[in-house]
Amino acid sequence: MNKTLYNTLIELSPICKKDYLSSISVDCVVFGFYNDKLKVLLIQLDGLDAWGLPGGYILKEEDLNKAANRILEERTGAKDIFLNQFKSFGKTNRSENVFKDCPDDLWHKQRYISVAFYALIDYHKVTPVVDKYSAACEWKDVDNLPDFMMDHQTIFESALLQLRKDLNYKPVGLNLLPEKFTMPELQRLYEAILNKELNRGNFYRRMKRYGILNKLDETRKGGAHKAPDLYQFDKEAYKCSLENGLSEIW
Amino acid sequence: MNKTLYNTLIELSPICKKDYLSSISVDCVVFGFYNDKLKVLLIQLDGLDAWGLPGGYILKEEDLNKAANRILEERTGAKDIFLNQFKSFGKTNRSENVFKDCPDDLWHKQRYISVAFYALIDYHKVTPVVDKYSAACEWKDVDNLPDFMMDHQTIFESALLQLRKDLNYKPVGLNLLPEKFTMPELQRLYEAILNKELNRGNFYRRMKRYGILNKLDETRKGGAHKAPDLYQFDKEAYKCSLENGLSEIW
DNA sequence: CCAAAAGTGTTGAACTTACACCCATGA
DNA sequence: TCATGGGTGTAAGTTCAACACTTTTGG
Repeated sequence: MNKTLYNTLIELSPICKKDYLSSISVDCVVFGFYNDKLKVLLIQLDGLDAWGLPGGYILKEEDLNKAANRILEERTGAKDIFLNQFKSFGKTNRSENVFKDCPDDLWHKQRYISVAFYALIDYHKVTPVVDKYSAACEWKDVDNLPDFMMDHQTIFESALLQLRKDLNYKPVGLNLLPEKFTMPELQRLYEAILNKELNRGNFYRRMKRYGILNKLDETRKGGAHKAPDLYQFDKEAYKCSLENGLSEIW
Repeated sequence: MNKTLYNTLIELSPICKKDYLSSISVDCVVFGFYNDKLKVLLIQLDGLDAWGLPGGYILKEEDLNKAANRILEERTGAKDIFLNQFKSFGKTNRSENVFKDCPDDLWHKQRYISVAFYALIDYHKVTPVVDKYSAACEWKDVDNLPDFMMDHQTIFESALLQLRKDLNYKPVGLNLLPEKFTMPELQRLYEAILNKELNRGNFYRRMKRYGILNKLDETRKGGAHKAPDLYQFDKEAYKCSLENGLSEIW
């Protein structure tokens, strides 16, 4: 840890102690989609090599979900992000050595239970914000990730697994794709999330069966080949299938 | 609130403050199965009408999962319970008026973020324990529940929904049924969880296809009709399907 | 016209659903 | 023996994976 971060921590510690709930934090795994790649928004603390998930603390009079939204808005500039709380992490040793050189009464050095959210957000609507603690805030490819600090690798992997599981019964795409998109683009999003190739014909049929897509009278011109049809999500049907699920067995 | 509970709270407050993490609690939705009914273990605080979920706090040097296990063991006498952390609850107003007559610095009156677990446990292995705070600890039918305190109704419903969702890709039964059981018994467990009737033949085939059952050379004698075959779970296959899931779409 | 990608059709296997049928048992 | 519940069979419809075929586009 370098001196800048150390001084920032010492300076902010009493303020945090006053404003925030102790022992509890929020971490966000922010997914985006760009250039056929699934991305995740990571930050780098000043003077540390390892990267971490954007996170923060909960104000003493603030709802948990509100806190997650606020933290993400501060970090991305985007409002009303799709957020899904998926698990809390509370091993005693999870923060390990990051603050080992700091005084024991430093706010940030205490033990935290972290409530983790994953977020789906349009890559183009995000302006990564570098805050007081951090030296960088960048999108990273999920298949080419840097070293993580603390247990953030575990949290990230848990988020990706949860997202993949959610694909089984929730629609995904409204928050990750632009307004208009083609079937092949949607398919590549699914392939990026699942990290495996899907059969084109079967994917088309399944998506159509879900009934959440409106085919537009336009095609995506400009490619070197046949112009694919453009689609939009049917907002109502999408919302309905988000709430009621796409395929239950029982 | 009656005087007994009030005095207990005042007495325990400083001890809690010393031993536990502040602002964070654990609540458990404990499911059991008895007499073809899905049950949930509830407690009643001394002098209150409404019922609540068994819960507790996290020791300052205790892992989150350990805490949940400890809390349940204290309450049920059972060890190594199947626990599934499914969500955390953190609305600012969630504890509402329960402690409104108590001093503001009472440990129990502070605002909590509660990490909720659901537990599946053999009804016969539980001995409900009434602790210092509570007047009662009893199994209740999930289709005939009393009034809940705080947001525990929400937490309970969320747990049941999660359990139903988990039925889609996890086996259930090892923790809720006795060692040996019949197909109709297993089916009635599923029906109790889902609160809907299932087709017998199709249920049989699905369970067999999962490959987690061993058919025994015994039948359940004593009923008024044809003696049904007895089954056991194949522990290895069960564990494997718990980890890898039973049916993924993609 | 050609290559390549988009869109659609086909086919057999697997699974679901909804029944029907037979079997075993105690009353 | 008979009512009842347990176990299995079957036929129609649906979904699936895999693959082939047709269409559309820019070069």
